[in-house]
Amino acid sequence: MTKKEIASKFNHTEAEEKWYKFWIENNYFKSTPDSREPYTIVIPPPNVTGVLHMGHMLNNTLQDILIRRARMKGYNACWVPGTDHASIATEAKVVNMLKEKGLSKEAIGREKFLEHAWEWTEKYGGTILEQLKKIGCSCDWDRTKFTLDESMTASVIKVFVDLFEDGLIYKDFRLVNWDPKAKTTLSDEEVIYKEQSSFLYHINYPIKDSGETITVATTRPETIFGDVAICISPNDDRYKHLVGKKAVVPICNREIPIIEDEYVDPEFGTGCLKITPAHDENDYKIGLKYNLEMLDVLNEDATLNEYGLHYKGKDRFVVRKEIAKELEENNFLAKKEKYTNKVGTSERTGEVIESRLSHQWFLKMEDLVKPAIKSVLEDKEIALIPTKFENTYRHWLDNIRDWNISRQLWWGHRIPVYYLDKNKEKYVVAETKEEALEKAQKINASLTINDLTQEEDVLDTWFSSWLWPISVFDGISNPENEEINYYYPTQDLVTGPDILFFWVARMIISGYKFRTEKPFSNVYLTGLVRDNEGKKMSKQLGNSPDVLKLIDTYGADSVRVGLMLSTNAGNDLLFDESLCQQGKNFVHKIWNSFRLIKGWEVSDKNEHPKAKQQLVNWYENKFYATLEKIEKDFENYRISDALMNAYKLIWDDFCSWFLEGIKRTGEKDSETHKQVWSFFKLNLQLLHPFMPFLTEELWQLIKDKNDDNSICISSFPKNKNFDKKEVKDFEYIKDLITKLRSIRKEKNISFTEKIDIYTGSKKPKGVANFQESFMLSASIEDIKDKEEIPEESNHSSFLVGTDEYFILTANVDAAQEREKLQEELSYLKGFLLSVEKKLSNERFVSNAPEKVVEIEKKKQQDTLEKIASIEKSLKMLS
RNA sequence: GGGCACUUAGCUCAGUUGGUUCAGAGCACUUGGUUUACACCCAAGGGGUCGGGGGUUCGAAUCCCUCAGUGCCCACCA
Repeated sequence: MTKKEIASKFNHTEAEEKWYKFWIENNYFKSTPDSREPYTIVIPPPNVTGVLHMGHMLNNTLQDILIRRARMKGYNACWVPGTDHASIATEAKVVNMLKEKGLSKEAIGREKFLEHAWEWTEKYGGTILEQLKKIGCSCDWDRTKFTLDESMTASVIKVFVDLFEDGLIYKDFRLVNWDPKAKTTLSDEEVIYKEQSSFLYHINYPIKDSGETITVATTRPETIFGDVAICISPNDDRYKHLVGKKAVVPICNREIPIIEDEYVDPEFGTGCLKITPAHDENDYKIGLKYNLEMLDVLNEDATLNEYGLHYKGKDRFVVRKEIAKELEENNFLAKKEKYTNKVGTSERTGEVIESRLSHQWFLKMEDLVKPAIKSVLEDKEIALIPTKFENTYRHWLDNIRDWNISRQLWWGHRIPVYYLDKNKEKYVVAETKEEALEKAQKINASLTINDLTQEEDVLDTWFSSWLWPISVFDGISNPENEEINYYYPTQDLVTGPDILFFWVARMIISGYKFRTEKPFSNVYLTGLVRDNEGKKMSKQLGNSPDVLKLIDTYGADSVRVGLMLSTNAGNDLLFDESLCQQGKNFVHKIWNSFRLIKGWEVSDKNEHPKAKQQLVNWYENKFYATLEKIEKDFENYRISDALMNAYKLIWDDFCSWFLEGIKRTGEKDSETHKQVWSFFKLNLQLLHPFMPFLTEELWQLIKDKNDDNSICISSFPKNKNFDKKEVKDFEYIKDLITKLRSIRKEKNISFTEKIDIYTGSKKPKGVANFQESFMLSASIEDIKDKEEIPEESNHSSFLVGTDEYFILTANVDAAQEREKLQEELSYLKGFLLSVEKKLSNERFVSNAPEKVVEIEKKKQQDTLEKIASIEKSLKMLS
């Protein structure tokens, strides 16, 4: 390629399409077990109906960086993609779609409904995976899984049957969280408590055969139809005489007993609690304790049933208002006060949940949870990053309750329970209906397949995703297969802390239960993406930028860089579009550095060979020094720091110091060319995990026949010993050059005008080592002994570390110069004072470690030298 | 109500076991710059009592106490 053909700008749109296709065609992301060490990540499967948002972009970019780096480091890198059927969320969408067509799920029935759902899934299900390709994700797409796939379903069903046979799954009739909109139960984790301003209603209940009334306070007057008792505290003298009497429930005129129980707090409200066991967790417990009747007054859609009398069929919130009015009109309402309380809502539909009595399936957690606690908190087999989440993890597992795994939905894994009778009292659990029949016939030989009816409910979505790291390798149904033995346990899991319980903890539990081994070694928990005002990005708020549009505008690499620059594990990140611009600027910078080098012609002449060699030696050392830092950052999952270190290496060290330095050396021989290009390649390889498209494009432009066909399978730079002193000395040179530029600017001396500088007779080490490149970079004619400064001349001085430098200036403002020196002098004297104070403090000298005292002594020495030097200059000025 | 974090430059954040001239980075900002890599740029520069107060120590951004503010998680108070 000749100079003219190089585009002045990187065309990201073209490159992204071209190179992604190239990677796929060459199967670079494909993984099969071999003799190499595996490095495996399973994707947190996004909802099949999902579209890419900033959260996906964040955690999938992180995964891609980790997997690309591992691949380049020679691991057999395997990133398994897939999607989750998201039972309730997807079902809700399909229901809405049907509604628009004037259909309802009840009207069309289970089978037809599932047909629609599958249709929907096929139509939209691939969207999010296609979007992941746009951001560069290097997944092994041949492995794409869906939690409702046949093999995945088989795993779920087998697990259910096994757990049932272990006695860990049971059916129970109890109070559960009920979502009246989706008409299904929810697990405790799916209930989000939200603060709400409401009213506390004080309602008078007449006492039977007495003129007295007893007043209870409730936020839910519509549930009085379900009242079965009134409860007071045993220590409450106000009501003691009423215990054992009957109260009459207003409106429905039912008589209920007055009982006492420790649970009631006499301080709260009126000190009297109405007991509605079918609609409140605590009332339920009291109901069980005293064997009270459970009156369920609500339908499954939270309208009142026949117990609600004339309110029958009306919604609970409508009734709340109306009944308050009716109570008031009949003088039952003593008081209505404003009150703030927390109300449980459904995570998926947002609907206020009800506590509802129903038959559900539960998984016993008590024993299952034990290895999960031990492995993370005691044995440290699994690291949570950052570690602060260990507390949350511990708390949840310590207080875990049995997991309600059944859902009254259709979209999901249908529970493999087969009832033998109409009353659903007898049942068998089996993987297939045929097996179920065999089992059933052992109970009753006369049964036929038509007598069996399968449980209507499906399983909680998380009951399939908790198997994900195992089931994607078919490790449940086929526990000894090559894949599971090779890839499991996986290495890193990257996800948000919001699903630590839903998913991460349960995967750990299932890992030990079904594989007797952890599912992964490290869990990197990202923060939430917020906007620049600190608000959580969400569809509802409309503050989430369209990721695809961002990619279109800035390029995938730029958005990746922008996002990664501001992410540290566990902390939320405030996303601002200007970060993408920063990413784009970086892309542009790299592209242009390529254009510069490409433009250099090879020459026989070798001007300034020493300067070139110094720069080459330095950059090599600097590169490996930085690489060591970056590797450490990766070890600690400090991806943002790793990127920033690379960013500064490329922009400041490579472009501003190295290339600028080389540029000034004039003609470049072939050896220099070779070295510059080899550095450039190393830079690209270092950057590839962060910026896959740009680096591939450049790799293709510069690679030679010995290089790998794609950068993504080339080697990541390997740590190498480097000369620390060399790196440090050059930092000194940078400092010196910066100060020279500053003083030139101040004195109006052009940067290119060659000048002499004066310093001590013994040149500072840094200068000695980099003399030629320094003189070239700083436009220095000669470095002279300060004794040689002409007597009558004007000059300015400055310090680098403890070394003093002078340059001659045409017409120095002596007064100004003196003032500058004076200022510096007084600072140094003050500093000296504090150092000497320390050193004369006996307690410091005797208590502080020797090393620290030495350092102070050195400081003292250096400062004294500096002061002497400045005082001398001041004398010369006068 | 309980628990866990956090508060450092205009913004977003680093700051390892208290100790090098330790108060840092990136962005933003100010000033100057169009000699062919890049104005998506170059060069230089300004900017912070480390949330307030108290304590421990020879020495505190770092450890302890306290106050204030912010965020998250958990919890059945009608």
